[in-house]
Amino acid sequence: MGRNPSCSKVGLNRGAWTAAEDKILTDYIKLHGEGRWRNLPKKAGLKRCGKSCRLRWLNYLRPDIKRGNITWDEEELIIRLHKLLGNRWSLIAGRLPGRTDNEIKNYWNTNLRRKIHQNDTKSASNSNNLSEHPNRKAKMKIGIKNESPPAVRTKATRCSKCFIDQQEIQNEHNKKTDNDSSFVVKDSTDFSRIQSGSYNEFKQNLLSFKPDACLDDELHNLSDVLNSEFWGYQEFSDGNEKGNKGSLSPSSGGALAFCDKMLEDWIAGIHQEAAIDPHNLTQIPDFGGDWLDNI
DNA sequence: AACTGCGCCAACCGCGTTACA
DNA sequence: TTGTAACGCGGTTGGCGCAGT
Repeated sequence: MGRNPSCSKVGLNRGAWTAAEDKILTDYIKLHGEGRWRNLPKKAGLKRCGKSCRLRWLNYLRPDIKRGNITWDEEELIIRLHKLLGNRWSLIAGRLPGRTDNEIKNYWNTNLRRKIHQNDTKSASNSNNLSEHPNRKAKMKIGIKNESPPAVRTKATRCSKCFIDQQEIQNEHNKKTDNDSSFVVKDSTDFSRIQSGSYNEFKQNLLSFKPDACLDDELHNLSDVLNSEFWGYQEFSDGNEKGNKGSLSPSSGGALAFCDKMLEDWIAGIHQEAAIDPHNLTQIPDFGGDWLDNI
């Protein structure tokens, strides 16, 4: 199909925004709210395309934008989330209140990527390799394209196909019967397809999972698990630590925690190891107790 | 002072997804 | 079901400013 770039129309302003334009846009949005970007410029009297207005508002004018340097805590979080999510800047930004995806992307590209890269290649001796030169302009000058880190999936995909229902798992666990090792995997497009069973069955069912479809919007729910009380289930896991393989008796709550953690690790592993073969269980990462500290 | 190289970041671009007629 | 407009995302670019020579 293809479409004409919405910002290519003649007569529209391009480049840096003026204070007057900012004021017009801010006033208009305060009055009419966000959205309907396409018609906004005409209605507000701006010689900009809607796309440009949207970007200006989201990345600069929005009142809840946090200005100033990225703090150490934020930097730490960005690094961890990037390791878990890859270049999913909007998702990462969603975990950093007041920061925009553009800001985080820029910060990563200008500060963190090099820092991480240096750490990773500290021991490598070929530091003069031009293809790893961090400077974009220097590389362009000599005709080297800026390589992105190996991305598993660069385009966002909404998840509407399947998810792990934490509540169901919790409910199952709360039954605390002989069968309380049950887990539930739901396909949200077909709620009748609820599967439950033992850990081994879970493992098998995991193979039929479509990881791509389980990422994106719902992934923040998985991330939330890290901070949630769900991890408190370790107290039911025969006294073993959460995620401890030793707690995987069929009747232990530890299996429940493990199932959840396994999924986390599994998805994270897919992001990190593009070559992982989901049909080979031995390739699923090992599940250490303090796995989060190691990402 | 003039020039050059580089880092930073706002803005742009292309394309995938979603919504809707 | 199909076509299209709108939206949103990630990659890329261009310009400004600073530091070094």
